[in-house]
Order: sequence, then structure tokens, then C-alpha cells
Amino acid sequence: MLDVQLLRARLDFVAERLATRGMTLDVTAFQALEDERKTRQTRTQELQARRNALSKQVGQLKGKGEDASAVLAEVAGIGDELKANEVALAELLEGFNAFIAGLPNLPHDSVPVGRSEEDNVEVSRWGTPASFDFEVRDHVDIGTRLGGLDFETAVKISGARFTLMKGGLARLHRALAQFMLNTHTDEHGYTELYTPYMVNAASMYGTGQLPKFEEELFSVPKADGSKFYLIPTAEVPVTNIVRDEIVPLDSLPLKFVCHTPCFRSEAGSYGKDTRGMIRQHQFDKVELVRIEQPEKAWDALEELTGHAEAILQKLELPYRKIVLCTGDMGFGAAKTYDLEVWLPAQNTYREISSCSCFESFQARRMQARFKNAQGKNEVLATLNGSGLAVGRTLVAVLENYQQADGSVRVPAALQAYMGGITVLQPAN
RNA sequence: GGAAAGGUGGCAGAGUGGUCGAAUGCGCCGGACUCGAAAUCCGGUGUACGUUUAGGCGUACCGUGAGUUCGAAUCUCACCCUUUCCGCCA
Repeated sequence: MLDVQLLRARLDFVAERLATRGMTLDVTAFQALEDERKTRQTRTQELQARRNALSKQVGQLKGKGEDASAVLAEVAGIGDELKANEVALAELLEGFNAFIAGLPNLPHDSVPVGRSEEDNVEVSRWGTPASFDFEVRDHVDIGTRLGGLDFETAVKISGARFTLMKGGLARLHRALAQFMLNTHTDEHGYTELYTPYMVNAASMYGTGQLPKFEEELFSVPKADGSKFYLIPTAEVPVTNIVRDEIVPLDSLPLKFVCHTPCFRSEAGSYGKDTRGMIRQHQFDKVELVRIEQPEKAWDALEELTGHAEAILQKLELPYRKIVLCTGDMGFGAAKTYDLEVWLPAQNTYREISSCSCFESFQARRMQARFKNAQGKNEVLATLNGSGLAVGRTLVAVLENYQQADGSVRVPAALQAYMGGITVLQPAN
């Protein structure tokens, strides 16, 4: 969430920055709410201080065996007003906090202003899309002919937006994840993690999925009436490692890589990407997460994005890097780069990684702090990015490495993970 | 799943209704002593929020929530979690 102090001190500035995201902040309403909060809180604390002082007197008098009835009478007179103020303040603060928790992050100055994905800006391209001297097939056709992709059975087992992979294809999928993990740990210095796939509401709140985006999550009810949420990305369990922590300066930065399944309801995307495994309820992703000092966060975003790009380069998959405009960014992001991989069958670039800097937006909600050089507690900065989405990378490999006879070459970087298989051959 | 014990500051650990935000020890920071270090001694050392030009002042927090009371770490209720033993289990 945003810094309350910033809201109080520079309300107009905040409103202006939020406006670039297409978000109207009702400055007058906020100011009114804030004024009321201030009066109410001051009054409540005054009354509490008075009550505490008088109660202390009662103790002293009784200790000396003196009569305390006069003081008791006075403190009794405070009771009703105090109670009323406490209740009113609690309600007010609840509303106030809910309001602030509902505000998205402010975009960084370098983020292009725009309304939708139409206004995103391409930063760079890498690689040249191959030209095929035959009619390219999409990954569904390729995978089916390889006998490795079976959507019909997945539908029988679960329903739409699930995939069943078999044989060499399942292995290729596993190889991709292994390759990504090894690269990030061995070459980029990230620490590998294994985390829970179901988390509590506090964790979802910490990274910003709650309270606003509950409908995008799957959940599992518990006997006590609460629920577990299935993680929509490893960002959630990994970033929440530092929730309510004060980490020492010399342990920073924390660089984590984590391979997990991700579960998304995809509510609101009905009819979108219904064919194939582009948009699934369950998909694997290798996620990079960094916990940084705020002043190093922006360099870290460039570096992290580079680490995700390295995977695409090693796989020799053409891609482009774009910067999301203000209107297309996620709720908590201050800046986001998307990496889009070339998909020949769609004749276009499709998102395969999203790398974001959240500044202190998530850390503030999570009370994730570090001891700075002056020994003061300071809120951390968090970043994350896909490195990469495994399912979509598989799609990209199938489509970019396809051959006229329906076979698919195994990228050189993956061959060591494939037990010597260099080509996936179609089934008969 | 059954039984028992227990959740207090960075850690250990006192505290069973009133100057308790909390003894003491350890750790950490500063200082003294020392050529330097160790030992010793002295002082300091939680978090969040509000308010204040400043120094400060105030409020809340002893697992969580509710309750009793003028006053709760301490009493009551509910819940959560941890540990140990037993059972079951990949």
C-alpha cells in the first residue's frame, strides 16, 4: 500500500500520479475522512490518558488505605464518552485502511502514460523469427501429433483450461523447469526454494492479491471456517518470507528462485485463449523474487529482467521486451517489463514473463523491514519476475523448433536434460 | 486423531489485579580502564501510531479475538499456534 504520510503530505501529487493509471482519487472525500480521523483519534487518546492517570491515582490511594471514591466518580464520568470514541475511531480506521489498501501503487516516472496495452512501449527485440518453408502448426497440433498433449482427457479429468502431458513432452516440460532453476541458481546467484502451494489470507493480503482480487483465486475451505488460498504465483509464498520481519542489512539482497504450479481462476477471461495451453487454471512457473534496499531496487529490476531474458536467449527463442504503460500495470507495480516470445503460429509475440518492481508497496503492507546503516528500521523493496512461465515456454519451443515432418528439435540447452533425445518424433 | 505442557522484548526467563512496557541474565551499541585486547565497571538498547518548530508528550501492543474491572501480562470465555508422548501415514 501507499505510504499514509505521503497521502497526507502530498495528496494532490498522489491523485495526479494515480490519474495516469485511470484512477480517480476523491481528494475532498479523503481530506474529510482524514480530518475526522485526526479529531477523533486525538480526542480518544486524550480520554485514555485521563483514564490511565486517574486509575493510577486509585491504585495509589487504595495502597495508602485512603478513600478513592471521588476519583472513581470522576473516571466513571469518562466511561461513556471514551467508549463511544473508541468504537467510532475503530470504525473510522477500518474504513480508512480499507480505502488505502484499495489504492494501487504510483507508477515510476519512467513509465509511459497510457490507457491500455495498446499504449505499451517496445524497448528492444532479440533474435530473428525463423522463416518456415512449410505451413506452421500451432502447439496444439504439434503436441497432439507428438502424442504428448491431450486436452480431451484433461477435460474429462478436470475440465476446461487444464492440460495432460505425456512422454517426451512431459519430459521436455520438466527439462525446461530444471534448466531454468539451474541457470538461475548456478549462474545468477539465486537461492532455490520449495514453498507451500496453499497460503493463508494474510499472505495474499501482503502481496496485494487480497482484498481486491479474490475472484481470481482458488481457495480450499478449512474446518474452522477459514480457508487456504492456492497460490496464483510463487511470488506470494516467497515474498511473504519477509513479512513481519526486520532483516539485517548485510543479508541483503535476498535473491530467491522458486518453481511452483500456479493456480488461477481466470475469471473474466472467458473465451480468451481457449485453445491450447496458453491460459490455464494450473501452470508451472519458475519465479524470481528479490528483496532489496529501496535505493537499489531500480538497478535490481534491470538485472532481474536480464536474468529472465537469459533463459530465452539460451533457448534461442526470439522475443521482445516491452514496458507496460501506466494503465496496463498490475495493482502493486511501480514499473513492469513484459517479455514476449515469438509464436510463429500466432504470428505475434506473446507474454512469457512479467518483471516488476513494487518499491515498498508490498513491503509496507507486509511490515517487511531492514535495519539501515543508521540502525533505523526501514521498509524494504520487493521485486519479482517470471523466469519463465514453463508452460508457455514449452509452447514457444514446440512452435519455434517444429519441422515439416511434425517432429520438434530439442533446443541445445535442453538436450542434457533430455537423456540424449535431440528430436521429438511424431507418434504413428 | 488421543493425552499433556506451554505461548512475555533479539534470545533465555521472572512476573497471578494497581507507579509493569515489564525484573534478571545473555546478546548488541556507546563509554571508562588498557599500548591494544580480554576480563571488569558505567550507561544505553522493542514495535507501531498520534501529536509537536524543537526537546518532548501521549496512545496501543505480553499468541489472537471478545469479556469482567476505575485499572488486565495477570481473572473469564472462545480461537490459533508450538512442543512432547501415543496412534495413523507419503
